[in-house]
Amino acid sequence: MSEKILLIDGHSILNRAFYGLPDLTNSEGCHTGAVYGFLNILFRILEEEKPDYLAVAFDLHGPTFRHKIYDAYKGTRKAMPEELREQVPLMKEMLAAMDVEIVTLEGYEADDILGTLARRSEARGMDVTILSGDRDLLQLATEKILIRLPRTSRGTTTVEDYRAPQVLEKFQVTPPQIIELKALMGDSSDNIPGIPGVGEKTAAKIIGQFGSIENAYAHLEEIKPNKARESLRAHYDLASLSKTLATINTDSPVEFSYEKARMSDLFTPEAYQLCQRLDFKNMLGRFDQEAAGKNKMEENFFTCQDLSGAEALFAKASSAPLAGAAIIGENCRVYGLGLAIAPDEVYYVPVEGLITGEYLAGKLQGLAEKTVVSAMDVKALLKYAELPGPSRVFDVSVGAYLLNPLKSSYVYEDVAKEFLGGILLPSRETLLGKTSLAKAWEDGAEGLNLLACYTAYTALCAVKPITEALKDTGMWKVYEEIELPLVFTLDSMEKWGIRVKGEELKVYGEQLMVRIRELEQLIYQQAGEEFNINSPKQLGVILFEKMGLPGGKKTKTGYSTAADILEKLAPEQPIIKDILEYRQLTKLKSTYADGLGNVIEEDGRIHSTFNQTITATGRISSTEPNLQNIPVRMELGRLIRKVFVPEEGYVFVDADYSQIELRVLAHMSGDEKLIQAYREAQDIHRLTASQVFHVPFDQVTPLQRRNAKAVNFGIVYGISSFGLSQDLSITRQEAADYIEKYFETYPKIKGYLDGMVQEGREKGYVSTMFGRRRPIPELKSSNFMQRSFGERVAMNSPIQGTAADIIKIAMNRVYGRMAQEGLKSRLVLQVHDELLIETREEELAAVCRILEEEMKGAARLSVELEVDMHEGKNWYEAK
DNA sequence: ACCCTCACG
DNA sequence: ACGTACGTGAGGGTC
Repeated sequence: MSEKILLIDGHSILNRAFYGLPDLTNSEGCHTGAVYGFLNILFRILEEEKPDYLAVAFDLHGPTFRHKIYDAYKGTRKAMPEELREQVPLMKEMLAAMDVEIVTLEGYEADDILGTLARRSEARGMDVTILSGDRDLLQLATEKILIRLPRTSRGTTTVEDYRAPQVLEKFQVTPPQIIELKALMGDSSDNIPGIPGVGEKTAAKIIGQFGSIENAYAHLEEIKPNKARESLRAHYDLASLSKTLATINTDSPVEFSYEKARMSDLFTPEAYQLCQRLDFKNMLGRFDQEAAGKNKMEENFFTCQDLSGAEALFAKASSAPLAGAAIIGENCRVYGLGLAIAPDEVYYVPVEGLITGEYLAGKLQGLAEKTVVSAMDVKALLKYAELPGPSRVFDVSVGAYLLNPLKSSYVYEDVAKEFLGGILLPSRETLLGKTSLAKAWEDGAEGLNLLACYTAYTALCAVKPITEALKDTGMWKVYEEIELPLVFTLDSMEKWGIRVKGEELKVYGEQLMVRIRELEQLIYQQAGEEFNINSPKQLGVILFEKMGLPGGKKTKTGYSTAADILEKLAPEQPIIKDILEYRQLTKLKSTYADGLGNVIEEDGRIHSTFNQTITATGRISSTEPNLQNIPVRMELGRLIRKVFVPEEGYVFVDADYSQIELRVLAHMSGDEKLIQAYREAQDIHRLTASQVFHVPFDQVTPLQRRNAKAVNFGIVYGISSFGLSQDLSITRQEAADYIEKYFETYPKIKGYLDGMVQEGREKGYVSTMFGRRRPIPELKSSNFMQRSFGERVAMNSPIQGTAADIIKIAMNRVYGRMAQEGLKSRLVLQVHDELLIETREEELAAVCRILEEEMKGAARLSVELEVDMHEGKNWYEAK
């Protein structure tokens, strides 16, 4: 079998990767998406090809021989966005780190290098594969030279393969004739002129007929479209020039050593370090741990399997100043404990014999009385061990989240990499694969031991750097006074859960089903056929093609059938009304009636998870199930709230902040007019309307009020005339006028919002009143859309985030007060500006007083924090 | 796995 | 010119 060489068009593949994939940035804000995509394509092709030699060709900056014969030639000098440009040196660095041969040649383009090396290799009897995104390379295809063109769309990369026969089949011309085609058609991106008036079709026809431009010119009179004939007659010189420009040089003086290009192990330590720096997590998985230089850490990991050993361990641990702990367990079952009492003294205590899960949890609890216990995820620990309180623990993931809330997870290997001097620890997946803990436990997997120790080690060692970073960034107070106590508050809410009447939920679902069936039939009748109404694709075909409704393409994949579009399109069409009702009902049925029914636990309650490290702004989120999006706006949906009930002897008290974000804005901007408005008015939107539109307060029309309300919302979201116009179904100009009037009315608001954007640009982040930060890398983007997004985020985040800070403070205080006063009532839900308390009947007055005092008093603003409270025997009534 | 749609603040 | 309001999570469809 002959040897094989893989030749890669560096810039072209990097380009493909850049445009085919979402951009990535690493923790330092470097753009890395294209490099990442390049590597993915590279590894995939290497796996398929298994070449003996590998080289990557790059263009140089200087002019090439093509510029000498044609001034206007663009070729390699195409405009490149900054985000891509900065990745070119990075890409070369990566290839160099992997010992991949990089080939460049002054005065020539990468194409010429590829062509030259391909022909040379072919002459040596090798099989050649060229990987490029550029179709021009097809001119090089032969029986032995394969051109592979990767195309990435929607995240998946497909590769088109061309040898000479495939070129012929696809384009009806031989590979060398590709040059003729291009010379006739021209190429705007390379600025190859071509023949005016000759496009793809005509060019293919001419070359198909005559074989070459020269021959076509020789038979000029036979050329069919008159226009093309005359154009070729007039521009023959141009065609010759174009042909020269389009021809890839296959005999350039490139120096190339096959020995240097011989495939070696790409997974070098240098490449590993670079992947680490660029946050290429998945890529790291490709490297075996040996290449990274296995650390000696595991020599400091010990296993403790008998009771006396465990006793001694906990005794020793309690005299340490700090301990890192990790309970290995899931679904209330404990398999073992990782305990780090010093960086070089890490223990794993598996559950075995006298050492039970309860024993370990109890010991850990006792340990926290004596020393500070640090964990990656304290709330997870609290599910097993009742730790004494915030002052006795450190939560690494919460700290890491505050330092960068944009990350998607805060697992130990990421934290170790970021805060422990770039060390690389094996991830849970590396240690255990995709198996569950239960399975690993059954199999007696060694990975559990290591998982426990690495987690505990990181929990211990990350305390110092994270504490320092929090202090350096002014976020220590947010951490210590808001987030850390909140861990306990949220844990309590999760443990209590909320009682849900499963039977009633079922009945509700069945009632929905009756109407859903009716609507189904109605819709099928009007459509004239049965189809899947839930499929936007099928629905689009029915509405816009079969029934001929007017409606342009709106989404990437086809017609938009979103409710607001359909409503604007044909509100009077009966089928539209039926579809919208159908959608509403199926949503209620699947997500709420069925969805909630499936997660009621044996105690008759739903225990949602409140996540503290998800949102970019500082809000909490709720999952499995999400209890922060239970319907309320539409009556039919709102009825679901009747199944959320307190236990016997209790009632619900629901307390929500009235327009907290707008009040925060009034305070933070210091706009006297808005502050004054809040001091006077119950109805802020009406007052806004009155001031903005210069009409007396009691003469504000409903439309004016509605508009003012939309502007108020828009301001908080980071106003744009487009967004407001969409919301109000008005023109952009009208929306812009509203905004202008608003800013005239409240002059400091504009200054404040502009100031936030400015600050974001200068510092790279914006902050809440309490110092919580949100980084905004998008503000530096050269892409208009991304930058605009960054600007809106800069305006919105301090407001949304400050409101989040305030209610978190209130939650902690309410939770603390209820415990302190020995109440049986408990906080069960938080919905961003609302708290729900399951209140012991006789404690009603006390709870209302606590809510009022602690929610209003959570922050001192220049406007009052107003709280609305309602009581009821279910959530529907209490709202 | 990703998109669309839609529920909430 | 670009083509969107800010922040979430879940379910169903599609590939």
